[in-house]
Amino acid sequence: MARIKDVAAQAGVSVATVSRVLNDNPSVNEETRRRVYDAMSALNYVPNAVARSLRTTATRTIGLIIGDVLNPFFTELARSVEDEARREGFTVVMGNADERADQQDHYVRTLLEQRVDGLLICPTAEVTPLVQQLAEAGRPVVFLDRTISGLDVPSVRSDGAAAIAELVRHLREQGHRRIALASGPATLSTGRERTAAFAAAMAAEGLEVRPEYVRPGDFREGSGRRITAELLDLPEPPEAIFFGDNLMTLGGLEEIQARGLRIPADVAVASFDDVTWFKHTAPPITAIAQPTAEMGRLAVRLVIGRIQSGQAADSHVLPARLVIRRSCERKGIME
Amino acid sequence: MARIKDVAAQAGVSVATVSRVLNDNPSVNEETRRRVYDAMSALNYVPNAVARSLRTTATRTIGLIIGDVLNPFFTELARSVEDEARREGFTVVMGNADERADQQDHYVRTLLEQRVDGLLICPTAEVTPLVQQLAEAGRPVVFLDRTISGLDVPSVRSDGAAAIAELVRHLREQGHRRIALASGPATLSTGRERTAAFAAAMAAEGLEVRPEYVRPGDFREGSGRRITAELLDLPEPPEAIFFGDNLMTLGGLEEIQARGLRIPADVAVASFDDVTWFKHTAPPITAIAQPTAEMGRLAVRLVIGRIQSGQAADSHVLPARLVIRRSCERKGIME
DNA sequence: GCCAATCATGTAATCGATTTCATAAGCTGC
DNA sequence: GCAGCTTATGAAATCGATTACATGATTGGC
Repeated sequence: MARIKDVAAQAGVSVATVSRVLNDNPSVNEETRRRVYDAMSALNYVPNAVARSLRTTATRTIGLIIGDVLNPFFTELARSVEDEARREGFTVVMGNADERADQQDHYVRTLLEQRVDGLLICPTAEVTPLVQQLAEAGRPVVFLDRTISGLDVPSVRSDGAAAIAELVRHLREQGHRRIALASGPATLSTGRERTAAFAAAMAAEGLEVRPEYVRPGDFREGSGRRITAELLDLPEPPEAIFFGDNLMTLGGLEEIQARGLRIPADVAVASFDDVTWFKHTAPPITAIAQPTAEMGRLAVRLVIGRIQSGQAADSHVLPARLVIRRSCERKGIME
Repeated sequence: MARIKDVAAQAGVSVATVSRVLNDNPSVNEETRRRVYDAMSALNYVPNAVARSLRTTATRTIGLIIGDVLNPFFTELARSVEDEARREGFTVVMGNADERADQQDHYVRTLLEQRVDGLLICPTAEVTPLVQQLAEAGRPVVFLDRTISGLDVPSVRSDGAAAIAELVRHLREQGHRRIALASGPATLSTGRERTAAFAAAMAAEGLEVRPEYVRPGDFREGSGRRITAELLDLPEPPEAIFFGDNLMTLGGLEEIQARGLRIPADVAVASFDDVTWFKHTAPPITAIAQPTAEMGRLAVRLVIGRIQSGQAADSHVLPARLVIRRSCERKGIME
């Protein structure tokens, strides 16, 4: 491929001048600038970002590590991150942790080697030494969706407590008393927060949280299905199941359908995370929607802010909201 | 951040030796190697891939440009591409064309600047000058899911013709005669192929393809909804609608539901692309499943083969298969 | 006891850009 | 007619790695 040197030769100028043209430096004669542009297109010149980054120590790239590419929540998040980054002239390099701490760390390492200017992480595990080291080195990192307590890293996440309270009230109003939670893992902040909010909401509504009704999963389809099976096998199964994320809900639907049970006549279902197709299930599913677009945008602004100013950023918590559909309707009304 | 020079100083050796250790060169004394490793971890040294790539002119990175991140088909594809690339020690940088040729070209350019070793493209438009130039320069490019005719670029895609023939037969057997197609855009190879296969299948079953029943969309939700509305507003609306991809199906469901119609009693529905949630809709949707995992894996093998051997690769076509569910069942049987 | 081979390591050029500093040319004003 | 200024350009150092080549030490064969 053509190098800046070739362009310079072709245009009859020095590499310095070509570089000035590339960087829109005003002190280049119009006629010269034109000659350089001509030379560039004649040679199909594509500037080498690798060389440029080596010299400038900036890559105009931010790394994004998400929990799971197959989870539409993260996909939407990635999309908004990308859009916003692009608007600011940054490229996003995405890594899929697949909910595994080792794979997350693999990507952190790779992205560091590639010298991304900043890092957006949806942290997968409690802490890993690598992430801790990053935080302590004060590098431009922002946590997204999830936090790790004890680390001084700004984060952007959503708060589902109010929506969960509303959901539990809705369930009680619809006549449900025995409500189960297929929660996320206690190792993730989102798992813990949703579980705590659920317990608080149940207490507020004067409902009992039976220990056997609260079961931790891993935010993936398989655990949703397993937990649903366990719950339905209980001597006294719950009347409603609240799932900790959309993939666990998917697993739950699978199991409920396999057993030939009906929603909400036999079990009511609600989900944390709202995804497009919840409108089209039989019946449409009541869910808690997170402001994903807003979260992604904000996170990008924070890292870029840190990259450019070097100053620490604040954490942000955006409210989630309940979307009531028909999967929790009063028992008996559907038949 | 620590550089190789710092590690060398700390370990009391030259940078050449540190570089040898980094690259597992066997001609380094065991004791020296240990000292270098100690120095690296003492300094939290992370090798600079930017500098390395500049010198070696290889980035061990492949670029992937997909049609739309919000489309689960592409998401699954991306996932398998990523997995396979990682297995081969490559990093994937993904760009979202958002079904727009200009945005696709933006990413092609960015990825070229970043000097990716190879490029996997799900081409969005018929041809753009940039893509043509790439192909002619003989760079390691592989088209995925879609092709561009006239360019000598190997591709990996799936062939839905047999599955579409099977689908049309199934529809006829279920008593449907007036079958409509909400197709993809004629600018995409997948759009054209599916439309042609549909026409052929209809002919084979002795069914008439009414011109007003074949309407091109853009593989996105909105066009699926619009086309469905247009079809249902026809004086004689179709008995069944076959959608060109999963997002258009989503839009169609939206419209059908908004009108309070029932599937398949009022309209039967089938989709190209199978996605997880089609099992859970009311009713579950008959769809044509593409071998996404296989496609992604194969495409990665092809580019990497081209990168390493420099030889041209062959194109591959993998068969799609029909998954019959209940959205096309015999008219009247559902009531 | 010396030459050749082997092993371990170092020196310095190099990749392709950016950027500092120097300089040549052309003006202006007195 | 020249000091002083502006404008346009070039020469060369630099970023952090890799690697060809050189070198010094050790060993073994005869």
